[in-house]
Amino acid sequence: MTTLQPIKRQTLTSAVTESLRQRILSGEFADGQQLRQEALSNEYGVSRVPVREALRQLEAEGLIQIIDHKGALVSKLSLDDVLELLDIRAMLESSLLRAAIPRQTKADLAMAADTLKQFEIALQTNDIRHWGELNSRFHLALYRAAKRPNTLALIEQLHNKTDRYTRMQILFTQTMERAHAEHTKLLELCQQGAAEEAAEFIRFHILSAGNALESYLKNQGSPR
Amino acid sequence: MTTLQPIKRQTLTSAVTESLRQRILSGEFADGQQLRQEALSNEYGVSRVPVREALRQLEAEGLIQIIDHKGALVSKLSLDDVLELLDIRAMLESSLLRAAIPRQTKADLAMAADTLKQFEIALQTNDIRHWGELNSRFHLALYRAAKRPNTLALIEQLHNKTDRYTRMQILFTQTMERAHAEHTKLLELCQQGAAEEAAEFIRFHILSAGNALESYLKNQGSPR
DNA sequence: ATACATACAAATGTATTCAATTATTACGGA
DNA sequence: TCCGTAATAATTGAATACATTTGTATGTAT
Repeated sequence: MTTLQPIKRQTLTSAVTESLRQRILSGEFADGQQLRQEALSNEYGVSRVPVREALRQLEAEGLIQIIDHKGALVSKLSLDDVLELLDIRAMLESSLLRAAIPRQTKADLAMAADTLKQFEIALQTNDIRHWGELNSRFHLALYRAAKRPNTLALIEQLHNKTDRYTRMQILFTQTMERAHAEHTKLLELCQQGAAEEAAEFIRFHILSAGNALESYLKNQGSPR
Repeated sequence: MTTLQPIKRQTLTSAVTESLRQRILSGEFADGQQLRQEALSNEYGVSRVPVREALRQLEAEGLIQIIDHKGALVSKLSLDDVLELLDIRAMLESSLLRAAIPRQTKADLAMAADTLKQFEIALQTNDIRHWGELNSRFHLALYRAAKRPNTLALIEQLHNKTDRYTRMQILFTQTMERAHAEHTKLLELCQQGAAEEAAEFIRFHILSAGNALESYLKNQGSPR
């Protein structure tokens, strides 16, 4: 007998919420793009009701902005916004990793190592599509042992808001190799149980993404 | 001519959202209490649609939990949850205050001082009702100068999730005077421009609330 | 030609109605 | 009495219908 997966009897609202969240994160919907309720409901073959409820939830998550009687716009973050959010992430993730390392099991580390391998495959085929998801998986694997579900949820929320922009930076500046090297170093520090060094390094890792994004935008002259 | 207030043409959804949020924060709805859609819609004299949308939003804010086909429950946090959230707050608020102090204007400090006065009035009349709101106002006045809207919003969200519990601690342990004394000290440090001391002190201020709550619950024997 | 007002179209907001799921009660058998 | 089961009620989920608001186009006056 196979491990009886719990049948996921999703409601339409949650299904639509997840789908829209993914599509926003993937960049399918651009910054500032308007999401029309009827278009979405037609596309999904549902009424506008679950679509509206999904939009409400995504708004509270900060992924879109709803203006009364006008509609929902995909959130457009300024450079300052992104830098500020990365600052928060640096603080939270550094603290979380420091707490996690003494408690990481071999399984945790194996999980992270496995994700790193998938990274390499994606890197060789230049497959940027799953980069964001893999990135989340890697970091979450390292953090899980800290047993701080609320912090983890908060970090995931922040990830969701910043991923599009950091991915843009990675894509345009072709620094996937560097990011990968940093991930490898990070995993090594975890394996050595070097909590303090790892905490400091991940802080650097996150903030340097912000710096790279900043200098890229400054040079391109298309900052908002 | 009076300062033409923007006419607030609220939608029912946002009106209901705000009202429900307030009622949850005030403790009118207890931990784990179920919120029935029809009861609420009758009470407000609206249909269930705006109520449902409001609930979705509050769920994303973490104030309630929606279980498919079962309904919405007011979030019930364990002691560990509260301590974890206070930990995050300590980190964020300490960092934010450190950034704010060098930029605080006289107006900012006057605003904070004014809120402190209202605290004293509430303290003398033992009026605990507005404690949470005043507390938020005081802290936000101190933080505003940092010009970090995203951090501020995040902190407010965390406040919303923890306020009921810290207020319970204040109420039961009769430590309003102590909290007030700490606030006074905090304002003094800001007025002196002592960023580092203030940052460290607010960290202590927040974490000590957690400690007090913990020892209270441990002694009462009613921790969850 | 421009500015303004009006009429129409499109999108969102809300109420009502119907469908699916869950909780409760009543009943029957061991 | 206890347990399981069928029937029923209560509640939530979703679709449809209607109301309100906003955007656009047309027309008229200056």
